[in-house]
Amino acid sequence: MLTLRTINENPEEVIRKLSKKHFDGGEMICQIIDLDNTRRKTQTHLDAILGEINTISRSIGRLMKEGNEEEASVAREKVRLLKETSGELAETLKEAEQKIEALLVTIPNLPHDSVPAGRTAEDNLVERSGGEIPSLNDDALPHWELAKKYDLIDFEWGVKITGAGFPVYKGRGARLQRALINFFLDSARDAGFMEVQPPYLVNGDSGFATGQLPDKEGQMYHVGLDDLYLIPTAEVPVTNIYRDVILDEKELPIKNTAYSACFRREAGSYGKDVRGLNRLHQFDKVEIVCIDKPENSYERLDEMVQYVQTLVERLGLPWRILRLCGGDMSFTSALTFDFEVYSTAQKRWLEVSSVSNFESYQANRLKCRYRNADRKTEFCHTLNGSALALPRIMAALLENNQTPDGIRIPAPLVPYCGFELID
RNA sequence: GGAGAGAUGCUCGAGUGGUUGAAGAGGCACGCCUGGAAAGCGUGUAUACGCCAAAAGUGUAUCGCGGGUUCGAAUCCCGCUCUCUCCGCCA
Repeated sequence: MLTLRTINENPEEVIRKLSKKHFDGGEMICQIIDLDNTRRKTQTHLDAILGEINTISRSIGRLMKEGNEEEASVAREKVRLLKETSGELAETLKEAEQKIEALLVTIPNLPHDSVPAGRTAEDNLVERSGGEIPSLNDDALPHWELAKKYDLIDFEWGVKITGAGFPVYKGRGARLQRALINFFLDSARDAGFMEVQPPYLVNGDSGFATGQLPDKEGQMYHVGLDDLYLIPTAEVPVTNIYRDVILDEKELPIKNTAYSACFRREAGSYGKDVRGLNRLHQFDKVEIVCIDKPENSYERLDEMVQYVQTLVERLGLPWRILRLCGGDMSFTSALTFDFEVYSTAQKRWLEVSSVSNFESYQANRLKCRYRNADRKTEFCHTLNGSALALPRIMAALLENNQTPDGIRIPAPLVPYCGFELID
C-alpha cells in the first residue's frame, strides 16, 4: 500500500497518477489526509497524558516507600481522571488508524511515469519482439488435439479425479513438464538466482502482505479447517520470507527463484480461452523474485526482463514483450512487462510471463526494510516475474514445433527430457 | 492426538509489581593503542509513531500475540499462537 508520507507530500500528484490506472482517488486521498491530521493531533494529546500518568505513577511509588499514604491517594485520584481522558483518546486514535488502513488497502499502486495511458489490453505497447512464426500446414492441430494424438496429457482423468482445469500429464508429456521445470530452474541459477522450495499453503498474513488479500480472496483456494490458502503463485511464499525483516544493505540485491505448483480458482473464466492448457486451476511455474534498494529497482527490472527474454529465445518461440498500460496493470504494480508467445495453431498470442516492479507498495505491507548507508531504515523495492509459467509454453511448443514426423523438442531441452522428437 | 516445559534486544542470558528499553556476556561498528594484526582499553549498538523547519533533542508504545487486574506489569490473571521434550501415530 502507499505510504502516508507519499500521500501527504504530494496529494495532487498521487491523484493524477492514480487516474492513469483509471482510479478516481480524489475523495479518498482527502479523507486520508483529514484522518491523518486527526491521528497526529490525537496522538500528541494522548502521549502527553500518558506521560503525565507515568510521571505520577512513579511518584506514587516513591510516596508509598516514604509512607506518605495521604499524598499517594491524592495522586491516585488524579491518575484516575487522566485515565478517563486517555481512554477516549486511545479509542479515537485507534479508530483513525483503522480507517486510514482500510482506505489505504483499497488504493492501487501508482504507475511509473513510463506506463502508457490506456484502458484495456488493446492499449498495451509492444516493446520489442523476436523469433519467427512458423508456417504450418492447414491441418495443423491445436495443442489439445496434439496432446491426445501423442498421448501426452489426459484432461478426462483430471476431470474424474478433481474437476476441469486439473490436467494429468503422462508419459513424454510428464517428462517434458519435468524437463521444462529443471531447465528453468537451472537457467535461473546460472543467472544468479538462489533456488528455494517454499510451502504451497500460506496463512492470511502472507496473503495480505503480497496483496492477494483482501481484494482477491475469491481467487485463492482456502483450506477452511486450518484457515490456510493454496498459493496462486510462488511469489507469495517467497516474498513473504522477507516479511517483518530489516535487511542489511550488503544482503541486497536478493535474487530468489522457486518452482511451485500454482492454484487459482479462476472464478468467472469461461469460453474458448480456457480450452486445453490455456487456463488451468492448477499449473506449474518457476518464479523469480528480487528485492533491492529503491535506486536500483528499475535496473533490476530490466535485468529480469532481459533474463526472461533469453528463455523464450532459447526455446525458439516467437515472442513479444508488452509494456502494460495503466488500465491493464495489476493493482499492486508500478510497471509491468508481459511476455507473450505466439500459438500458431490457435493463431493468438499467449501470456507466459509477467514481470513487475512493485516499488515500495508490497514492501510497505510486508514491512520489508533495509538499513541504508546512514543506518536509517527504508522500504525496499520488490519485484517478481514468471520465468516461466509452463502450460502455455507447453502449448506453444507443441503447436509451433509440430511436423509431419512428430513434435520437435528444442535443442536446449533435449538433455533434460532425453528425447528429440515426440512421435 | 496425549503429557510436560518454554517464548525477553543481533545472539546467549538475568530479571516475579515501582526511573527496566530492559543487568551481564558475546557479536558487530567506531576510536585509542600497534610497523601491521591480535590482545587490551574506551564509546556506541532495537523498531514504530508523535512533537520540532531540520538536526540535536524529546514524548509515547513495544520483553510471542490479544485482552484483563493495578496509581504502576517483562513480572499477576485469562485466551490464542508458536517452539522444545517425552509418548502415540505416520510419508
